[in-house]
Amino acid sequence: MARPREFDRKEVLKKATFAFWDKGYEATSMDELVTVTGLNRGSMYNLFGNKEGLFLATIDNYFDFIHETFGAPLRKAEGLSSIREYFALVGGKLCKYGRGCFFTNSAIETKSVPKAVNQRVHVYFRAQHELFSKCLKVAQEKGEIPANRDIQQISSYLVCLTQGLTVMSKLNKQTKTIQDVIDVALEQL
Amino acid sequence: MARPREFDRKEVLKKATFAFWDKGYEATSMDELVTVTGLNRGSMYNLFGNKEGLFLATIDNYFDFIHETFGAPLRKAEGLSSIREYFALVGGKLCKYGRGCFFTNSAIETKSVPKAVNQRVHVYFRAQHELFSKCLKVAQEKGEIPANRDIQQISSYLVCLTQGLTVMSKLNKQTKTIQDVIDVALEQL
DNA sequence: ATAATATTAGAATACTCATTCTATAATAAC
DNA sequence: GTTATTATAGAATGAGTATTCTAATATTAT
Repeated sequence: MARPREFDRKEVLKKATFAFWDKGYEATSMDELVTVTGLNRGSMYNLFGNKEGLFLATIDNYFDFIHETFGAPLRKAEGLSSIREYFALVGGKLCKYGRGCFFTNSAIETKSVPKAVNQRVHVYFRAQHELFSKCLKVAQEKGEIPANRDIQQISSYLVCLTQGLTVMSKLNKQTKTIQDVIDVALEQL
Repeated sequence: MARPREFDRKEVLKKATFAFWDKGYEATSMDELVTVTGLNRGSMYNLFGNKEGLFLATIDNYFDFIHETFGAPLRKAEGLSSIREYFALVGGKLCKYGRGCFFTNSAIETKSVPKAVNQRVHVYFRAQHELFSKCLKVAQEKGEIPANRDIQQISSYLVCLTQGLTVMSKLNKQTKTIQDVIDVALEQL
């Protein structure tokens, strides 16, 4: 039998995710990733194949993180309160970490990023749209929003709002500004 | 006397701007820039110093373009109609070109981009905020929006909306979606 | 202990990058 | 035409890149 691993895949992935999230695909070198993960170069290539494979793994890792953390309130689908809860959560985390959203960053870097990444980014944004729709449908049933409003349209609007917030959080670190925007944006629902 | 230049600085800059706008600072190589501009490598370095200098020049060039094209309706400051006109223009151009906004892209790439660029990005977003404020003030005087509404807050919201739209336009090429979002977003004003 | 396998540290490779250099060609005032 | 200046084409440089390779070390079932 063989010598067991000295590292935890989850931990390695977490560190690599932060690196890519921060600087993007192109600007993050393998040397850097080897350093921040503390992992051996050989083990790195054994585990993930190459830089593209590692990036994909971090994207998947990030998806799971988003799903758990931010998906939770939306999956409850209790109407407008779920949406408000979601944005309170997003606003808080964005200000706290100041890294923006890894998916948004990758959407902007779309031309340099591995092709498979673009697909996942699309899947993510469609999933988010779907979650918003479900919440809005419940809100409509509850009479929280008028029956004649177009749910698909509002969902797109909320997706746009999320993107806008992630970009803003990279520019303006003030919690108040982010909170202001969320307040105005959700006023009309 | 010396041999005159065979190229037009404005034209060169325009081509380089599109290249950087498309792929970002890090992922665009000087070889590529030499090819797309058609300019000689030596002349390139003569004119702009280095890659950073060239990037800065394209950012300035882009600023002028934005100022002329999109600033126009906002500078009229005729109230809500100016803001509506602005977003109609932005929505149209975003869908047409599918490149997003060079400033937004650079804001996301903030860690790899030359330092001076970040300053300019900030200046741009502050200027945009200011233009929105002026329009909203006029709108308030005209009675188009309630007197008790916080103009700074709404301006931040509109900046956020613009950012969100530029990200969305890179993902969803459908004109209808962008138009839908604008409609919902401006409904409440 | 030995054999089989995995991990490790880091050298080696091949390539791309930004930048500089060199030699040649073009221009225009004299 | 000569001279001074600049543009041009592309080779040369040196650093950085992703990836592979090598040799040594560690682990565990036998």
